Amino acid sequence: MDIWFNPSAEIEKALSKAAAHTDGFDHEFIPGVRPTEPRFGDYQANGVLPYAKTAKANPRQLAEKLTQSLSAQALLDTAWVTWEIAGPGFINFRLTDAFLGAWLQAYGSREAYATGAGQIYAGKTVVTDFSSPNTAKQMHVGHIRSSVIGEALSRLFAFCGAEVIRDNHIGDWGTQFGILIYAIKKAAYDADAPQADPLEDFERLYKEGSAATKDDPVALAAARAELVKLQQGDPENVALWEKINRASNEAFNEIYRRLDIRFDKTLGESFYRDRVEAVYDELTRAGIAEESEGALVVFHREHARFAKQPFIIRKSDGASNYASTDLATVLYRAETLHAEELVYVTDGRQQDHFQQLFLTVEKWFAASQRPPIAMKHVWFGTILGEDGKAIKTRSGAPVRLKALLDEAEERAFALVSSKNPDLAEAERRDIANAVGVGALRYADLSQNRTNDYLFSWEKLLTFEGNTAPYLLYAVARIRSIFRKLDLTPGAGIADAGPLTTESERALAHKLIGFVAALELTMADLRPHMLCTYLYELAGEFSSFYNADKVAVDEPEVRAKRLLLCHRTLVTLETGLELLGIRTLERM
RNA sequence: GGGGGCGUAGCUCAGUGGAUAGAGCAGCGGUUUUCUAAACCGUUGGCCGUGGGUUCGAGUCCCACCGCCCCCGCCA
Repeated sequence: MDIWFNPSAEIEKALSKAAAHTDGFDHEFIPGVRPTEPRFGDYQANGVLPYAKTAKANPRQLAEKLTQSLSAQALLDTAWVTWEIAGPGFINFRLTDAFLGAWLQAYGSREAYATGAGQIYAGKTVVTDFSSPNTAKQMHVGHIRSSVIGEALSRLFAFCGAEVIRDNHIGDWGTQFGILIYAIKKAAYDADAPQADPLEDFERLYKEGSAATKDDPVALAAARAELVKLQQGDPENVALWEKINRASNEAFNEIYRRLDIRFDKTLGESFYRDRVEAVYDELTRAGIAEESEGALVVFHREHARFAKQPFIIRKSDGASNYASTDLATVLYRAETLHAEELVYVTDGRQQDHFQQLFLTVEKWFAASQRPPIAMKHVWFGTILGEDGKAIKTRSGAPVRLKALLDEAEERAFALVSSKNPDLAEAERRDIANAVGVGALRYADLSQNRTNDYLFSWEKLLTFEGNTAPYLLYAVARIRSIFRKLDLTPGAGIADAGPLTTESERALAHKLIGFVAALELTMADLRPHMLCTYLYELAGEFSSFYNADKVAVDEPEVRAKRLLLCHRTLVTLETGLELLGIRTLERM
């Protein structure tokens, strides 16, 4: 018999089977197996309690009958798992040392984990829509959560068996171009000349243009005229627009390179500019969209709020907006990319927009007899500064992502240099990169995404508690053990003896928890659940590391502890890779 | 006015309707001739905003209220 990959699921199945052959149970019974606190074992089944209520039976007696049936039918091998009834009618399950040892031997690689996890999203095509900066502007702190969470979720989906298409839906077709082109021409700015930082120039020019058009109707008309020319395909303006986008994309790509973020598609709003007319037609003909105050809008009569709050899909001046392009984008992703699920990673302020978008698409696809498409809005809160308000620079400007990354690396470099001055500078730079960028990223991912969170360099880089450096340090220490023993990680584990110490057992139990942590993370698309697990795992490892020496003489003890070290390493490295965090040999 | 989110230890945050609510920091006290002390161990600290309700069981679900943040017709 193969060792179960997911004991929780196996126990659930066994209990269901047992119930099917036990008096007093029917098919309504749900075992309700879930991980539990170590003092109760590995898993608890809660399902008997609510079931007893509806069946008007004594829960403890029901639990007795169920566990007797489990034993009588030999549905669970007691060499692997033991159980007992506790409290009012819980059934607690504890994995045996024999099972833990066998599981650790059986599942010891990223591939093994991926095989087990690959069931969750097997074969599904998922489009992830994240980052989405606007061209002609630099990326700022407001883009970090979408970028980092989106990248992590993309990796998680792929790990769980999905075909993932990452799409950067950049804002490259907004009304900002009228003002910007106007300002560029007015300042006689040479967009062809090599510039140190063209985006810096564009931002400055945009501000100038914005100021110039604010109270001057003539200038405003001129700016609008530039926008119209651009939209009508005027060669000069189109060329300028392309230059702006090229410079922007180069800057974006540099940020993505530093963050190890990649995209399969970068289809900005401009890509859909010729695809919105069809959307207007279809929605109008289907009676979903209607004219209102000169605009084309969608009301959802059955909805308490959206019956009156319109979803504006075409502005009264005839121009498209982000609702128009988002609708066209859904269609493209469904029909051309064959997506079955769309995942949008944006800030929480856009919740209304996405609810309206989803409702509209549902009706639209139903009316046009297209297969329905699953859509999820993965939203997140605001990053707050030390004053408790949305983070800004001292002058009130948005914090640039580039500056944030630079500072993270600088601070990490200073720290590495003070902790480990003997390392060569090149290595300290490399460590600073992994630690600094990893810490920045982990600070974001480890928070429940739906909450605002307080940004603090102190907290980020104190390297204590639930931080990337703590996890990276655990990885480095494991690698160091193998290095000192002149073994490649994974070697020297064949003769592993039985678990004996409490810290060995605690670590082994925790290692199996990876499966449940992954399921929990995917259920709500909340990466912080994986972070919490990895932190707890690193904590168990640190306790084990301090309590039990690995490099001992007894071959069985040494092999067993090397096995624990290696599985911890694999789990931490797999988890951190899914979060987009690079690990280190030493730090 | 309508809607969303949040309120848990001094601070920052976890907590799937389940058992005695957890972690890190800060505070106090320890651990190193031993594989990286960026570590580990111990300890102090709670009317889970308030009041009702549902439930065998509520920090978690429902209702009301208080406080803070955000959104609500042509920005994204």
